[in-house]
Amino acid sequence: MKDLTPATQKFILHWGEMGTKWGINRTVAQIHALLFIAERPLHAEEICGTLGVARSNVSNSLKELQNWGIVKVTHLPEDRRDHFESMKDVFEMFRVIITERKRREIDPTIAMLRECVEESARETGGAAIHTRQRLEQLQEFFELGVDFYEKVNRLETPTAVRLFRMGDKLFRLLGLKG
Amino acid sequence: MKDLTPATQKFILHWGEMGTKWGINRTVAQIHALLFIAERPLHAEEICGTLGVARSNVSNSLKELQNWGIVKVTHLPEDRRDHFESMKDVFEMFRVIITERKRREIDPTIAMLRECVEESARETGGAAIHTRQRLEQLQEFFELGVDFYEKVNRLETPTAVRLFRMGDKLFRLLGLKG
DNA sequence: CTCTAGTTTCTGTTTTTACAGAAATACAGA
DNA sequence: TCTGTATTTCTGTAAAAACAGAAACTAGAG
Repeated sequence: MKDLTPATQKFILHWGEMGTKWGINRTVAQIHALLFIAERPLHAEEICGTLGVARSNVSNSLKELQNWGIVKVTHLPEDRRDHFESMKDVFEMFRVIITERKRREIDPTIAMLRECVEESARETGGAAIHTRQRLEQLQEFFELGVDFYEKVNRLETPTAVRLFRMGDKLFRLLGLKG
Repeated sequence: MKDLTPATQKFILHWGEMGTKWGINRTVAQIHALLFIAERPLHAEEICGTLGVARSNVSNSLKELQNWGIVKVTHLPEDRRDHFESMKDVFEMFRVIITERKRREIDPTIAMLRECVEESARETGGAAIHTRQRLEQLQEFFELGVDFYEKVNRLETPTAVRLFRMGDKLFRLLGLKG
């Protein structure tokens, strides 16, 4: 890892590890960390050099990050090369990531649960009833999560932040002591 | 996969895939799915037979699930064998999972960010200042998340559910139209 | 103390994933 | 059209993870 301060290095390595624990490829996460920290858009060759990974690996990882929607290509005047830039607003960035994971993983899971519930409703016997109930509870939980997500997602960032910061007021609204 | 209805099979397979996308071993997730659906505690041998995986694999996966805190051992009268049972309350179960992921991954990340911020505060130059600011934003975001988690976590399940269900009232509280 | 059923740990194999380097492709400017 | 630069795709290899089966260990029952 060339030309990076110790703090930056530590951050990039940790972010890579975090990635793996959440099902994100280590290199993808490291490149994301680098672009997030970078003061200006970087081109692929710089990323190779800095992180010491192969050009092809960088290319594929950048494409992956673009699919996630958190990295964009830009072009600088006088330079033909693609330059890459990460979203910088942390809240917006996670909003995008969560939206994407919902689309890829949660929505299909809810669809699957719905199908399984239907299927087990057609099946006979006590076991099938029991199965259906369990699956329905799971479905209900995911749908609750999605509903909440959608509500929060409609808010402007500063409003959403206020919501998450809100302490006692929230609890009073719920008619409870915290 | 023996002795399972088509719906149950579909669920277990999907849950296994979901697992891998979130950094959970496929077999671990499948066993969890099976225990979640099961009407009664199962012993290791039954799990082997049903899912068709090796005894050792089941043993390790069960230990993993116990470490997560979502599967418990029970003993039946007249039977020396350990029997395993998943938590059944979905909301509680995810509460446990989230708590554990926070402990394992989020807390260390916040600690790392704190260290990096300190470190880059000691470093000199414009780049270090820029780095520190980015890391501080990230840290702030994670701390916001943790605060919110802790607040919600203090609530009884039904109250928390009410919070997530709450629609317009919430927005009015925030002084906004949804 | 010994036997037996149960469980965990260890070791080697298989499978999957990540990765580097080469080859192929695209593309702007001369 | 040709040429040099940038990018992507392809292919084989290396590393990591998952896994099965055997061996080792544990603990009741007799």
